[in-house]
Amino acid sequence: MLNATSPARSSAIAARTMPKTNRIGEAFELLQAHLPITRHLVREGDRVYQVGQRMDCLFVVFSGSFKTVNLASDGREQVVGLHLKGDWLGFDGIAEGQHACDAVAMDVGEVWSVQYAALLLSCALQPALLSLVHAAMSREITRERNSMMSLCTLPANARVADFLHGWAEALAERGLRTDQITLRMSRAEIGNYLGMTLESVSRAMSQLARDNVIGFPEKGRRHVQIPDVSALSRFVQRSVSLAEAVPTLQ
Amino acid sequence: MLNATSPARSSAIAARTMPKTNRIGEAFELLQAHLPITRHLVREGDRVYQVGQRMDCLFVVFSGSFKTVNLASDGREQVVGLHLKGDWLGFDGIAEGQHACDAVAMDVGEVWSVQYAALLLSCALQPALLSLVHAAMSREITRERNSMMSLCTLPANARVADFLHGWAEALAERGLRTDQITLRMSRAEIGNYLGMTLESVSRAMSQLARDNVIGFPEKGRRHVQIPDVSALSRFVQRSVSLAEAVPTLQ
DNA sequence: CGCAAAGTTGAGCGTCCTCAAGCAGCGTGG
DNA sequence: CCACGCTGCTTGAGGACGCTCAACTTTGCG
Repeated sequence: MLNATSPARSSAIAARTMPKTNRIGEAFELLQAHLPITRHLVREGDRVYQVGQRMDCLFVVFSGSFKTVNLASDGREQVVGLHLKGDWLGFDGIAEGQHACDAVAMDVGEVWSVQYAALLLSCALQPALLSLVHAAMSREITRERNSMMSLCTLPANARVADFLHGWAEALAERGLRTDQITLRMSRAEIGNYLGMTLESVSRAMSQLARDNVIGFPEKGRRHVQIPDVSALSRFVQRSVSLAEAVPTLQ
Repeated sequence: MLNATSPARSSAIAARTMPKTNRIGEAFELLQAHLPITRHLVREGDRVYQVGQRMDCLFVVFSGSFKTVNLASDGREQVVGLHLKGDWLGFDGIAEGQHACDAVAMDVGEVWSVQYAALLLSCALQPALLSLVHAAMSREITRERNSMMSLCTLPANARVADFLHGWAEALAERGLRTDQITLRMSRAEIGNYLGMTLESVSRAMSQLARDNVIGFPEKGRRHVQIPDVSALSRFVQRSVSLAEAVPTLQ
């Protein structure tokens, strides 16, 4: 009954099987229908929240791109996540009641904030809302695991290829074009995220360009042309089988 | 009112400030009080669930230790998480409705399974239960981020030290002794988890033993003596500042 | 007791990091 | 308008850390 009258009629099951672009759109409708949300415009460098800050709100990316940055007590700093439209920010703060990382805008954009307390109350009344939040957390966990896997099993060149592939896929899920993407991160940030130096990132991208897996159409080296996204997967694939080829020859 | 009569009276706030050992104990009471749970005994190598399998249940570790293993389509395999008493298994499966990794027992132990559908219903009625689940997911996200950070910013020796430190801390949180721990993983598994070879793990542990940060009291090299857990942190610390020392001299 | 599996250790090598130099894009100011 | 400096990117040379391969030792189990 509640489902039938709500603007987003999708149950958890339906959400699973429908195109992801729709899923994200309906998520915003669902939020707007059942919660008091506040919209915040941000510019590059703006901090959505900082480590140690009290976790009162969760945030949902409406537009733009964001990074989450972990800070160790010894000063080590690491980009641990990238977030686009539909992604949530702040889950890390739930357990301890305060944020465990910084969330920083990499671009102009908009985030919606929702009071966590209010969200919990609404979730109790709105199963679809609860499913939405759980799915977002679940996706976050899965994505981080895939990042770990990339870090642990791929050589530097393939890691960059996998990164670009992931970014293109994320854009595709949101109905954006993937043949021509603009990186909002410097080589140093990409390297930090991928566990390598900025020089290695640069060399990897030069290599990918030499192999015609990507291209640099304009002057700015942050504009990357990806004629065929699957070519990036194949590049990763090749690196893996190449590494395994030597042992099997023995 | 409901809270007052439930066996676990802890609100989310209270759970945050109380000792973690209690927190875990009360979590099981809360589960048992409000949900139909099934207890499963497992032995080493038993699979709690497998990738691709339908996600009907979530699982909570009651005893023993478990690993989650990611499988890529190209055959790459990677241990992406370790789980002890109180940890949940299966969050990765919520978004897509099917499990995204394998969960494998590394030891004799016990897991409790709960129907995810039933859990959702109970969460709507029991705020404390909802908080419990969210806190567990949040902790999972935070832990994985810390793993990523370790992978990206630490050299091999320090990564092993950090791994042992994390394991000891996890035991301490559960009220277990940390001066004498038994690794339930082979060097190869540890290496896979930490993104290095089994030889490098072996060398790192030998190095730690040479520095008297750990010891091997018995014959079996899986029994590790940790006279002072903070010495492991200090070893990590030293590796970080050592790496930074050279650049600052320039 | 003997075999298989796991762990240790060493030597050589490759990938990636460090350091350095040069280049490209871009805003500022003479 | 272009010189100027600044920041970010690229490329190269050399070196170090960790991987590969191999031999050996230890442990656990039938």
